[in-house]
Amino acid sequence: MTLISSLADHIERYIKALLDQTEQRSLEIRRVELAELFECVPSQINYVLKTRFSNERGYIVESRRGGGGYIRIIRLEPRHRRDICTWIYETVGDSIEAEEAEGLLAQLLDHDHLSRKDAVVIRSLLTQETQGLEKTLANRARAVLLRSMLLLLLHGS
Amino acid sequence: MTLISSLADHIERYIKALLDQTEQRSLEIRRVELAELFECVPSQINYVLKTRFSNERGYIVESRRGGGGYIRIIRLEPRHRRDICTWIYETVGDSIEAEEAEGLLAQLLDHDHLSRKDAVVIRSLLTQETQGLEKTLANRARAVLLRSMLLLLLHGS
DNA sequence: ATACAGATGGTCAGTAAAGGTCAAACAGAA
DNA sequence: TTCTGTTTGACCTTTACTGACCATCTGTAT
Repeated sequence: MTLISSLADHIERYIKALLDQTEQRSLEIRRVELAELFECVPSQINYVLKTRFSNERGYIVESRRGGGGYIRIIRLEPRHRRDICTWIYETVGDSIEAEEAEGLLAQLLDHDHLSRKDAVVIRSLLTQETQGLEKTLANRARAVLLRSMLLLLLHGS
Repeated sequence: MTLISSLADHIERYIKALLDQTEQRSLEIRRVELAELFECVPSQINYVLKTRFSNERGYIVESRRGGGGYIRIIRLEPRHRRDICTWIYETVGDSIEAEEAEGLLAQLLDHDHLSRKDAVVIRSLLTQETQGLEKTLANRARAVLLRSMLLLLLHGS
């Protein structure tokens, strides 16, 4: 992973480690406590949740305010191997934004359906082949490419 | 080419030395730091990356802006594999006919750079994604797809 | 019930900290 | 000269982080 890390990266890793460690599907935290642990303002936690634990990336975040408030982070269940192709077709569709594509890759990575190396190559090729294209066109090209590359890899093993 | 090595050459050698030295296949740098080290403007680093660490040469460069930003340089494959990648870039080009593509696949199969199964999937995807397109367009789409899929397989584990 | 207080978390806009782009100037070789 | 590759700097985009202010929940006193 990254050697150079921002605070947000550290918090992200910490939360993911907790999720892995507890073998639970979900995890509850108190915003202030996490903020104190990392010596930052509480809103930093929201930033991390928003950017790293989005729905796109396969997480659901629930929370409650007031006394006894909490933030619950839920990692969505990985798809079964068999269903993944269908899911990819649905998610990618005819057109996909760069951010959505990244979310999809992140999710596949999270659940070990994709190697880090393959993800890196896919990202690079997507960027390379869509740069300079007009947005609508880029989104279509990205969809075709992403779909093909993922299906190719999944059919392989 | 200048007799005396240009600054860009020095930076290139420095980065390659770091890659060799660390035995890693990737390396992270901070653009400003490298620029300070070589006493040049930061954009000089971009120039070096663009001209010396391109995809065609077997490297992938990822980066992130903002606080805690970085540039990651990944060396994908040893020399001979990189040569194959270069050859693929040249052979496929911007546009490729179906028969040419088939010839390329056959050659890669012959030399065991491609499994039979992968070839089957690639053929299927190429057909599926280009059918119905006007010929010129189909040839372009085929080129982009073929290139991406082959490079992905060759770079992957 | 109502009202208030304390305890949480949420939002948003502003600032800072990276890296990216592009075109013009420059330098060497043919 | 002319062509190609190098170097620079002004300006742009993205990401991270903070803090002031807002919304919501619980509990308790009236």
